[in-house]
Amino acid sequence: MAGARFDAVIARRPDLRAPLPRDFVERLTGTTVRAVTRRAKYLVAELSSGETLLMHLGMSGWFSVDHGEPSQAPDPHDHVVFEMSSGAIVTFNDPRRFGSMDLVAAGHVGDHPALSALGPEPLSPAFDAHALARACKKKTIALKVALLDQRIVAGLGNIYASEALHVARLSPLRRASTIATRTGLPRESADRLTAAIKKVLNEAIARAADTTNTSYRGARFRVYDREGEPCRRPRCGGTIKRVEQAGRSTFYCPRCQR
DNA sequence: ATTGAGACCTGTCGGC
DNA sequence: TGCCGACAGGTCTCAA
Repeated sequence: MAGARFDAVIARRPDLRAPLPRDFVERLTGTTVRAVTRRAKYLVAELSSGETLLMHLGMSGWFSVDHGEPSQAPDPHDHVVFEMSSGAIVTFNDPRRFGSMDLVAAGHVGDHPALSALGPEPLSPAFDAHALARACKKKTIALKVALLDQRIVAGLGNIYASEALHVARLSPLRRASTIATRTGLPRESADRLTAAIKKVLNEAIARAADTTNTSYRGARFRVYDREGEPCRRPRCGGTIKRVEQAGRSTFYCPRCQR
């Protein structure tokens, strides 16, 4: 999409998680995409009109890209179609409709409610043990629940929260504040957790870049979705357990994660 | 202010 | 084979 113009925009089904913004089609058509970036789990397309297109895939959303003609007949879950001047036809498909799209006026992207309270990007230098410890210092919630709080660290999801805690050998059940001293300085556990988050995300990105393995289900997770199976940590011998926290599944090894 | 519970919507899978 | 409940990768709102 970067560098291409919206020749046509088709909003087949405007009732996504939030309704598409007013005049969605008119505001996009004819404008050019300057650049596509990302913030947390939001895709951010900067437009020549000055506006910014914010997109979220929710749980089940994805984009397909066809050139010339769509390869398939329209699916009932093809909600938005972008016909670009490059010839690319970009289709947003989302069965559950937890995804969203919004348009933000120039200079107000940072004020958007979805972005304004986000914490640091986990792969940025700003996200270090000091930042994590400070953010968790007064938190009575479980450590895993804190990792899913996008104000503490932006963009970590349910799978990689569990994965990072396993790498860091930390129990998802401990209180978040236990990785910081009373004064909010990082304990060794905060160092391990920060490094583990960066590690699992970098690995996942490298895997996703491998087009021979596009499905997350094809991934070989350390703990996620492995209830009852043996811990992969060498010589641990533990068995992966599943618990529910804040309505989400958490997987961990009670033997090596403390 | 922080926390937990429930809501949003549809598809898939396992058990009976 | 068919039905039914449980569960799914993420926010967002509401009430305590």
